[in-house]
Amino acid sequence: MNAPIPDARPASRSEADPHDAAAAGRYEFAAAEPRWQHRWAEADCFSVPDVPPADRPKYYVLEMFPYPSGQLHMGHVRNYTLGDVVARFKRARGFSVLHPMGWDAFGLPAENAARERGANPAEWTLRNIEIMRGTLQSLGLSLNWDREFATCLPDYYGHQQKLFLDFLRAGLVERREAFVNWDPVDHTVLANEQVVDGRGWRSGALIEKKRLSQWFLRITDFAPDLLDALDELPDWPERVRTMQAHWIGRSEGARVRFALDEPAPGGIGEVEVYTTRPDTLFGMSFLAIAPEHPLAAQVAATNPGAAGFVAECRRLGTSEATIEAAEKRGFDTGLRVRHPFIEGESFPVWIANFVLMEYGTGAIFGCPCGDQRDLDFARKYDLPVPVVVLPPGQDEASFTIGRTTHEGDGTLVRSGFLNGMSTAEGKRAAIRRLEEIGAGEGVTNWRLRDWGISRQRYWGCPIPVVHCASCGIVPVPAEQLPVVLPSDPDFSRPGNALDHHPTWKHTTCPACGGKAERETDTCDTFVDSSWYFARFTAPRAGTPTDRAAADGWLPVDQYIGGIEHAILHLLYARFFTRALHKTGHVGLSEPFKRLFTQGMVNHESFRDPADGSWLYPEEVERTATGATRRDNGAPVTVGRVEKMSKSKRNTVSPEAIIARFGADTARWFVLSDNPPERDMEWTEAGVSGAARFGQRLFRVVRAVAEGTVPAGAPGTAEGAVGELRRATHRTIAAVTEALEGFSFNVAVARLHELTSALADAEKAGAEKAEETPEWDAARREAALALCLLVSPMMPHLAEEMLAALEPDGAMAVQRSWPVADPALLAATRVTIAVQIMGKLRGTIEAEPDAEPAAVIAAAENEPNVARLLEGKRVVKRIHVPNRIVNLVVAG
RNA sequence: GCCCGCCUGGCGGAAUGGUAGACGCAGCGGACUUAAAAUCCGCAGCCCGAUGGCGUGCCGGUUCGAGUCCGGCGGCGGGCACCA
Repeated sequence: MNAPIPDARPASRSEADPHDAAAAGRYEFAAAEPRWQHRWAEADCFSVPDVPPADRPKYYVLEMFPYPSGQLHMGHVRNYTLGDVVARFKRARGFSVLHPMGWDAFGLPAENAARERGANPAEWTLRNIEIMRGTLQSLGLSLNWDREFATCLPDYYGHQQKLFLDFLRAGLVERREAFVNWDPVDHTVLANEQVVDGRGWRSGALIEKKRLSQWFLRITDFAPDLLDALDELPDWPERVRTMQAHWIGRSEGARVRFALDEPAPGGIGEVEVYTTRPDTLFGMSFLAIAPEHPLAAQVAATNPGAAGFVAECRRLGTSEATIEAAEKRGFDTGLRVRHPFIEGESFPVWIANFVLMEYGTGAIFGCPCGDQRDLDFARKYDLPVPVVVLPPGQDEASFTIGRTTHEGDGTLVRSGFLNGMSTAEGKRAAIRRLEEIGAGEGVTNWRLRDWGISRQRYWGCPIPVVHCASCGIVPVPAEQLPVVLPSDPDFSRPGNALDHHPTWKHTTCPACGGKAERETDTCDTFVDSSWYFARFTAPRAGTPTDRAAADGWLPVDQYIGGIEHAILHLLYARFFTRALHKTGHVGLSEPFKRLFTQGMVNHESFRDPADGSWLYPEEVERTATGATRRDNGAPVTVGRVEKMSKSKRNTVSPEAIIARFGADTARWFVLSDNPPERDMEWTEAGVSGAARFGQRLFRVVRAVAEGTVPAGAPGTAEGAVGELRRATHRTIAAVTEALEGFSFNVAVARLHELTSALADAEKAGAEKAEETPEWDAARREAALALCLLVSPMMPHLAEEMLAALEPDGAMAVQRSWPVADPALLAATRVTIAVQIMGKLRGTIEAEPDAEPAAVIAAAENEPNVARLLEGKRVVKRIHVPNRIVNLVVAG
């Protein structure tokens, strides 16, 4: 989940604004924010029952729960503010809103802290949770805190073990071998991020791929459904659905068997490849197998050169990015295969580092004409490059291939019985022939692989099985759950602390009662986050889910989190929900109805040019031309704006910002800066601007509150009163629309406008002494609308203003969202742009929806337009009502 | 390497294919103040003498009209299965 920014820098001391005390009549956030948080808690405003009430529609808002790194960062502030605006908005719109919070509490950082500082992972994690809960609460989030849980406690992971057993029984779990990154010095399995330039991050040893028996969840069983159901998620970002579709990667192709000229050592007689381009079989140049392919192992057993190459490939580790970015290299095994279509010809068998064992059959036929990677490989090793696909418009006699190939469709040439066919025809014909001669068949292939969940680590959910010498693998009976982690792990030596524990793994076999050992692998933490949204609906239930609660609240109506989770977490959660459905734990398959992915929070970075060290923002003074060090005035290099991180020292602590400016200011700034799906830049100026607006809004509303009490409801729509009222109602409509559409920055802009309009009205009223009841009522209407419209974004300030405006009224959190009066939304005049040949030449004023003929006539009579039309003939008149007239002229 | 995005004034950004730059930040000018802070008012894309020209990363296309749609290129970012 939300990745920690592992920054241990202490929050800078709270800096109270020195002007606060001096200037009377300012909004005092430091007193107001805790007061309102207390009032909300007292009134229990954010609790909902496990089964949603029938009297109103339900709405489940969820933000991706945080990893408790110990410090909240600005990315969290942004994420949880976005969710809180939605939660408060929907509540005001009459929904029963479930908005829970918890902790994604298992993971590597706790083990790292244990190794580096001798911390106990559980104690370290629970302490971090205490700290982060406090910061979250100071943000004034409308969370149902009664539902809080941490995945690292048996209350949660015990139920997860039950799910594992149910999945096992349902055939959704299996055990098989897979590769891990192995540190041969520390004797430890490493995560990809712990492998730096092919070496273990602690030992510095060259890592190797190592084969281990591991647990897998059969996500591939659901591949077709996971792909097809993407079409039923219209409220997910298009790009996330596209990324998932590519990840699942359905492809139509063929399996082709190539017989070896003479049997290889070990008796292997043929190699099976998968290809999506059977049409290009006549363009074959070589056959390539993955370094982990069984045939490669056989060759390596007798061929030292092959063994060396395979060993080298092992050092690339398991990361696909590393493997694919590496220079393409190969080793010629000396073996040759016969071609199913070409009598008497044979092709060399290479071991190649870019062939992935996990995809297809772990072997390919190399066709440089149809695949750029194959071409690169052929050029490097001087292998033939037969041309068999002629791109459209090319001539067979003259067409040649240089450094880049045409991977698209074309006409097949030099391809025997496929000659003259299109790519699509050729694929069908080639597959038909392969099937006739028994050399292969058409197949559907998936890129998606089963989900390996085994982790050789202590700090995770224990996998509830026992290994018995006589009975084999035996599931722990449900009544013996939870299998609880020992509280006293020893991290003084590398490796899996759970496996090293002196007593924990020794147990008796549930089947035969003999001596047995517990499984010491724990679950991938993605498992924990794959069903937490369901657990939130009934967090204290004695079973993993409570069907009435889960079926009542799910799906999550709005899920919000970082784009970095677009594939893995979201796909695993979709799969897990299907598995929960199959095992009867929930009644649906798609967990998240609507998804929003937010951008990152960035900040400028500073370095000292003297020694290149990074500097914290507090150490730097901005000047007109650049920046200097606060302590000695030396110049500072202003670096790029980039993702906040400990190493760049460009983090900003939410605690410090909240202490200095208040939660509402922090919230307002992260909402107002830019559209939430984009990366934002945290700036001091932006924060102080947000703080200034809060004070201005408070002044403007308080001025209304201190005015005379209105005699009645605002009835007029005339004159200045009408203008203000139209501004109010247009703002209500615009802000409502903006919040529905996640355009929070636009909502902010509209609220700035209404605030200015009300401030102007105040001044105008004062100057003209226009204290009529209608005028006063219109101002109150605007002020009330401002209170309610800002309340999802600056909830504390909204309460404070509303209490001033209506001392005996209900709290903002208890009120309904304002509704715009349609009669006050219509414009009284419209400005219509007049273009000639698409270029703006003037504007005219008109009644809304005026007669087209009259509008066009007025447009042609506009002085500048008329001048430019002189001597020209208007041949076409385009009129877009209330917007534009475009005149097309001839001559 | 592969997949997916993003690119608009000094800056963040706004804009159902219909007046590009709303709103804010920074800036400049003014008011208030002994002064400062705070606050309030005003100016402001670029070029130009102009009622003109140019302008939404770059090149091309579709359209009466393109920031918006299509094709190509460049730069930046996310993901790549054991970071979360």
